Amino acid sequence: MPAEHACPSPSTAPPEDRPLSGTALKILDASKVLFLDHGYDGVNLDRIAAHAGVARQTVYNLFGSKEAVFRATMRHHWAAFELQEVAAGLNRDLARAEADPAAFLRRFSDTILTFVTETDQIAFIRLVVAESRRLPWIATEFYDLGKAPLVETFTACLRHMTETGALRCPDPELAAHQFLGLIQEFVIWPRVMAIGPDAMRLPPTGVVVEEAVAMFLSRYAPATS
Amino acid sequence: MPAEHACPSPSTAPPEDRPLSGTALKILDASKVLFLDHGYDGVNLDRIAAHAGVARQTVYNLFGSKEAVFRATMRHHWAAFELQEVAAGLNRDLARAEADPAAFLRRFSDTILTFVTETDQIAFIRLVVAESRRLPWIATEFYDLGKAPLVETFTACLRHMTETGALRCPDPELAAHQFLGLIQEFVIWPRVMAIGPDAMRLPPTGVVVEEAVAMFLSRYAPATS
DNA sequence: GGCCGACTAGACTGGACAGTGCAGCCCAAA
DNA sequence: TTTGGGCTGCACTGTCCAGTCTAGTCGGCC
Repeated sequence: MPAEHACPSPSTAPPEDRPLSGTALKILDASKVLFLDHGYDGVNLDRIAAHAGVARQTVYNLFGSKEAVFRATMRHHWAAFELQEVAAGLNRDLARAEADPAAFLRRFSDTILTFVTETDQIAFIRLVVAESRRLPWIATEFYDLGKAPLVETFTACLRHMTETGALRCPDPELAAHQFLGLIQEFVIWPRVMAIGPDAMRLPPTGVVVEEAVAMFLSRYAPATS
Repeated sequence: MPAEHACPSPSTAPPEDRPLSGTALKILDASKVLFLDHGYDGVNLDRIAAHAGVARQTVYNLFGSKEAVFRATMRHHWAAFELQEVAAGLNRDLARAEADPAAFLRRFSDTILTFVTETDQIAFIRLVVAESRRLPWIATEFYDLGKAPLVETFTACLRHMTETGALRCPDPELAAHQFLGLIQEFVIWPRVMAIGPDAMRLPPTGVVVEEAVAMFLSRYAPATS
């Protein structure tokens, strides 16, 4: 780490947004797999280069340092999120949601559940937790690019449903986090902690979602029902 | 790691349960602080020895390897939990709880909240997440010695309150996890992820607990109230 | 005094790994 | 055909660190 304290690094600045050559993409794909599987310290640039089918020197030519590769890998991953699409999907559901909040909550659960599994979120969360002390920007970016938009969209939906009378949430943001907590306690954190589902016999996901919806609505469904 | 695959290491076996000399305790205290602050890879035995005011060779004499020091540190930490005391406290509350489930839930929340802050659980969870891939025993032990007893005691309380009619939980274990999820989403995970409370403006803990209690009871309070 | 066990101090080995330098190769464009 | 850029392969440096070895100190105990 030559320039550790040389550059202030504004923590959210996008210093490198070149188009990314094909070779660079090969490297990022390889490093994503390896970093997710083994963590930052568990991977060296020899392995990344070999896995990408590229000379190690090329990695240095394109990225300059191991940390830069790691950073680029994270950005590249997050850039592929297409959270707008998720948000659009949620908003599209909103019309029907006013008639049936339970169905909306179920659909939202499905959305985040597939998002989590399809984008390796478990491994990414593990990486964020493991490296956030050394590389503080990683936690900030993860939150800003990953979780915050999801929570905000969901909050907006809850607020809208409250305004139309389908729900009664005095504090939609708190309610959003509560609902997420009801799901994640069963689905995310045991996996992040690598506690086998065998150790803590968990109910199937369908039950978790149904129970979360039931609890949420028993608190926030409008009184007149 | 000389004997990596030599010994099957039954993953929960307690290989070393000597009384622990004063020097060993000094080393464990030092290594606990350092491992919590910097992670496994972020600490070398020179630092541990220096911090303990002891020669590096002494560390090897007493523990044999870095991983053994780490393991002993974890065990020593977990052995100090005195979870029985917590459980006893909960059970003592149970008599009053039948009259006032809300008060019981508040007291339970306080218990786990002080437990979490007083025993550095945040840093420990981070360590577990970071190292659980390399050292799988760490997750198992953390769960068996830390979380499982708490969940079981809480579950037993909920079941008992259901039997006496103070509550109506068809599945007390699921309900216990739900309540924990409602609290931890706000109090534990943001800190584990090192997302500053500034980034995701969180409600104060008191509000979190009150809202969790309210939601829990609106779902599980007996119908006749 | 002599023995012993706990601890110390420091040198040393061996391996892993980030990062650099450089000569050369391939290929496309001029 | 020449030139230049992207890539390769390899050798090399410097550093960090786990783990070992050894000679020596200190205090208690017989």
